[in-house]
Amino acid sequence: MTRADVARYAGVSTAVVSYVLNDGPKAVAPLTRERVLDAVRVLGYRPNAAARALSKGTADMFGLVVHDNRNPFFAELCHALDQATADVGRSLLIVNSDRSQVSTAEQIRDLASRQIGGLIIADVLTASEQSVVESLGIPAVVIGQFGETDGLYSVGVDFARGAYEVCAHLIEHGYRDIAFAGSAARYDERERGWREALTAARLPLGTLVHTPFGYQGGYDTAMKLMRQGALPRAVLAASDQIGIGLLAAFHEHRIRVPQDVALASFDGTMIADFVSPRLTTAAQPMERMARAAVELLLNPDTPRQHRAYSTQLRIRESCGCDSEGSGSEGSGSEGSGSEG
Amino acid sequence: MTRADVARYAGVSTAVVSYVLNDGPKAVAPLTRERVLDAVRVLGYRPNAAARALSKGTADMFGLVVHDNRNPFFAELCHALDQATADVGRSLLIVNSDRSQVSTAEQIRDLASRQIGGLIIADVLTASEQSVVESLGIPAVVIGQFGETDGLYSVGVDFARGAYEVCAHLIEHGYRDIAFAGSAARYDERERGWREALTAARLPLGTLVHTPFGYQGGYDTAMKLMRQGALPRAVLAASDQIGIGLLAAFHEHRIRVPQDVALASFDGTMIADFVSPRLTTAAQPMERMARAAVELLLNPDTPRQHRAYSTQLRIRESCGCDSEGSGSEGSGSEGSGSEG
DNA sequence: CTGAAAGCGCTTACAG
DNA sequence: CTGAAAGCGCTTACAG
Repeated sequence: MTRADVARYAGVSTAVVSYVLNDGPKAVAPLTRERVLDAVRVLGYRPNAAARALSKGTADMFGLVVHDNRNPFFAELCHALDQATADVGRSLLIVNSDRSQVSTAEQIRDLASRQIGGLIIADVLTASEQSVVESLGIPAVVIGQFGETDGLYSVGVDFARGAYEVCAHLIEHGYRDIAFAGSAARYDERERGWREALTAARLPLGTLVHTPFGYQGGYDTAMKLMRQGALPRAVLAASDQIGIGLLAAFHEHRIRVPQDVALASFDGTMIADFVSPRLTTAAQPMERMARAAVELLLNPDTPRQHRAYSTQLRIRESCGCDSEGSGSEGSGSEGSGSEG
Repeated sequence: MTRADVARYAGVSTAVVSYVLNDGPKAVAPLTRERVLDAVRVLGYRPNAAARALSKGTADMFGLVVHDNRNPFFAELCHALDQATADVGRSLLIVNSDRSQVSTAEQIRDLASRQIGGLIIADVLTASEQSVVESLGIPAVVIGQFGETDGLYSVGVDFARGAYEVCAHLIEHGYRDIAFAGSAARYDERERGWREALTAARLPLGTLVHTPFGYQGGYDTAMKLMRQGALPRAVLAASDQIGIGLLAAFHEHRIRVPQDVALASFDGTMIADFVSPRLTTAAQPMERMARAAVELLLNPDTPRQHRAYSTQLRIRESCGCDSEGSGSEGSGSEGSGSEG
């Protein structure tokens, strides 16, 4: 039941039980160690995590704040984070911040009161929320968001470069009128990538639509584009979800993709490969990002830094490439992550 | 910092601080109470959850075991559970069980050692895993799975009836050759619903394909059906994901849905409304299920029971109904949950 | 209505 | 290499 039972069974003090279970801080004689391990096994003993957390001042848990875990990108990111944290013996306390009842700052304070040893934020923080995080004295990392976040660790991808690459691919198809559908919240680096790719190719800027992420945002964007009269020849969506929403609206109005309008998106979620046509997309390396985030939390003495990985261009059908064509998967650039 | 600071500031004992913070077990004079509350506010005090958990023997957390949170159905269920638990002041400790490294039993024991006050299982358990759960002495509820689970609470939908209803709808379209694509794991009640609907309509049983849930399972099923020669006139998929996989494969092979093959599925996830054609599906009331699960955990003295809610038929395009037709949403049966 | 004190199950200096 | 003991920050009988 408790470490006292184990100690009694093994004929040692409770301190010794701790020493062997934690591999320290004191050494234990091999034979004693075996006796303890045996007792643990026989008794089926499991340390009480709450007692441990109280004693150590920190629990073996990480907190994860995600805006909405239903979004496939974040769902996959959560999954990767679950694996990565489990791999280092931690658990994940997850909260969705898309809740009206409670403020995100409150949710973060609540996590802190649970003695989490690190905080992972898959969401964009307001300045005041960020200062709350900083005041906590808990290592924190922002994951999957735009650019660096001042005082905190952050890991993400090079959005501008990723968008540049997908856009360049659309340009290679000969499309000259390429629209962009992306976020208005903060400055979205993907928008810059789109801009730069068009500029580099001496093409005029296409239509720019700001829309919420998610299927509906994409759907609404398509409706807007259609109402405008002339459709763009191609559109770059800032997320797979937006891309899928576009697809739904276009299909509904008998607009063929890619024949009438070509499409490419961002994220590389699983569903992007199971819509018709399959979406060409810039994939984010979520497992690597998750592992990087966990690693940073585990080494809180590491200087503050932003880790940006490269996206991987997955060329499929929505851009106009032959569905049976060569290199339908991952033939794109696959640069190494520019870390540091 | 700690309740001692609050007590000092308010000029009371630490016990009194507890009394007001917990609304008991003793009454506190209104004025004293105000002084304490003030101190809490001024000092920005938050109780240490680990200490509380140690003292009470249970933490304000629920554990959630989900097979794979990336599956849209489970992603949405997790989201609903997050809301429902937050609404009662609890946090969710989530673990995915699709991990090769660690056994699910081990994951469950780990959750228990963290003093969770309840366990939610969105997964099918082996007999031995179930006995582990029972041995924990923690209220546990299985959610979203087939039928009842012996010793534990369970909440789900009436799979058979839901499948029956969707299948009946396909039959109303005049389709006579209706296949089923669903799980082989355990006896899937949806399969029974399909069987019964066909039988009731005096139709022969269509092709039965057992496949893993998920997009790929649906994709593979479609390939199998196509290889078999004559395609069924319609197929009932046991999940939206299977349905979407079917759709992808059919589209790839220029088979029109619903003209050549009609489709209907199960779950009612958001993505089902954003594929082309939009999927007709039997929607599970996830928010209600989540709230029911949480309520059961909160009242562990409630006798063991299975709560089955009705699905809601969402008629859209994949079944062959006109996309612009009347009642394109939720015109189906909407029975009240048969609880008890 | 309020308080002093024991106890929850760990960890970890401190002695030996 | 091992153990007795204090302490982590709460809760809650038990007295008053």
